[in-house]
Amino acid sequence: MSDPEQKRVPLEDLRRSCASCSVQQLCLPAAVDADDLARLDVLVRKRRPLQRGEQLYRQGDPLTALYVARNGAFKTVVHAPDGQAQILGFQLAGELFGFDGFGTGRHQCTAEALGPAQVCEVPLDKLEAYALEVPGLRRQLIQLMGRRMNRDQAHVAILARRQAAERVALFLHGLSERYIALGGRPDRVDLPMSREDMGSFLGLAFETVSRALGKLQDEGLIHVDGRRVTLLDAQALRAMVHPDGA
Amino acid sequence: MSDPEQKRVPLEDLRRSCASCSVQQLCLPAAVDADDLARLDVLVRKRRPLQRGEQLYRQGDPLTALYVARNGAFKTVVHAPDGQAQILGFQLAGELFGFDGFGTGRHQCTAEALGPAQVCEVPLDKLEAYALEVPGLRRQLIQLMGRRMNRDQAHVAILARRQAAERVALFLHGLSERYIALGGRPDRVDLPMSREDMGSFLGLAFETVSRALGKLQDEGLIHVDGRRVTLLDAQALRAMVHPDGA
DNA sequence: CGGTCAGTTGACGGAAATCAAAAAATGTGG
DNA sequence: CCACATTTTTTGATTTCCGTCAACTGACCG
Repeated sequence: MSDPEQKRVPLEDLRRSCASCSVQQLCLPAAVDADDLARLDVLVRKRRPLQRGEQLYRQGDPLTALYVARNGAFKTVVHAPDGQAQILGFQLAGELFGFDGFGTGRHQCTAEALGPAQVCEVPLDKLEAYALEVPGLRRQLIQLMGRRMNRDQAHVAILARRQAAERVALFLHGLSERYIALGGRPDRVDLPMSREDMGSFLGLAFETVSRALGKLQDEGLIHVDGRRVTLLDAQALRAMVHPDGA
Repeated sequence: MSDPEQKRVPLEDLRRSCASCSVQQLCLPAAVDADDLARLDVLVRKRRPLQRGEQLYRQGDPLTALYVARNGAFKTVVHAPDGQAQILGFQLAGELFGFDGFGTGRHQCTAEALGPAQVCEVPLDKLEAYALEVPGLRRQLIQLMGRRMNRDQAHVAILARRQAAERVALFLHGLSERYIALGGRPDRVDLPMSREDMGSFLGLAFETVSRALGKLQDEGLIHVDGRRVTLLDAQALRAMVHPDGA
């Protein structure tokens, strides 16, 4: 896992880590040719590891970079003035995030590590400079934001459901698809967040989340073992998500 | 700013209409200097009027343009395979929309006129060509998408509320702010959509929307007259939205 | 071995969905 | 302009589901 001969040249490490990063196709260089890709590493800065509960950026912070979850997962939270928090999203290992704040220049939410984590950081000023050389980069950024918007829309579609079990099923289904896209097993969903976090995301009390998971298990759709969920009947789960079978 | 000698060149009409369009600051040219602004009109194409219920684009259609509601309002809807529809947003007169579909190249939802309406259309291919001349345009587009994402996040924050009256209050508050931004009266909120549409957007049964409006009226916060709502106590409404008074 | 935290399960009350019907608004054709 | 049909909105009665309160279990950690 290391280049023993190199005398601690950070650039080398970065390049290697970026090449092995599962995000590479999701990440910026998707529309950039291989030659450009080779130069992209210089943009990325490895960041110190984060502990569970540590915040990567806070609501109100100026937007200075985008982030890729390298290991571990994150949640993005909006804190209302009265102290109550609303979770807007979860970022899995391999996903790019930090787009909130492009509207105002300041982050609209706080990003917090759900467990031990590492992030790669893409400073925006370097990205900006790089965009002058690589015309396709901004277009690629727009596409990535478009995907992120679609995910937010899916979140809305979940929250508008009235049955708790439906919301949970939709949530698991969405997580499963993301894990698959990141190279995971199609039937395995590991939940990096607590029941309480799920509840906040889904607009449910955490007890209701627990009960809904139990109900889905009783129906034979999933198997629940703490934060390890197995999809037993992805077909039926999908049917629950898309009742018409499309 | 104009070429008066040109004989009925549609360009003239377009320029005039674009100059009077209330979107101009929201719209693309915000980060573009005045000189560039003058050339922007050529991008915009006036579209035929739409009738109530008529669809501007449909889920699955290739993304070919962005739109500005000129008169009237629109709703964007996701149709689930089982036929049940979820409203993702409302577009008021003067607002730019159509960003869904930047992720996949196809619209993720259907845009439908809530009443008689007119739209200006910004073809993407022209926008693309224009972006080569005006470097700031893509950045501006990113910023606009960022704002749109923030609005979606506000939608999530609404849906996560558990009291129906709170959701409705937040909805009215948000609409009011948008009307103010577009130059409307601060205390007047005209609802271009039915109770059923509101219900879909808010994740509530339409009867519940009706009752919640009645409750807010009984509490003296608003006055309801069909689709014409007057904010009687914007202070209290704001307090309901931001319980801590921030 | 206590102590905290995360998760499950049970009981209960309340808020919203649902079912139902009336009233108001809107549109249509004569 | 009116009469009629249709849609929209309101209001009422009932039921269902979820939030809340509470007790309990198990895991992790000092």
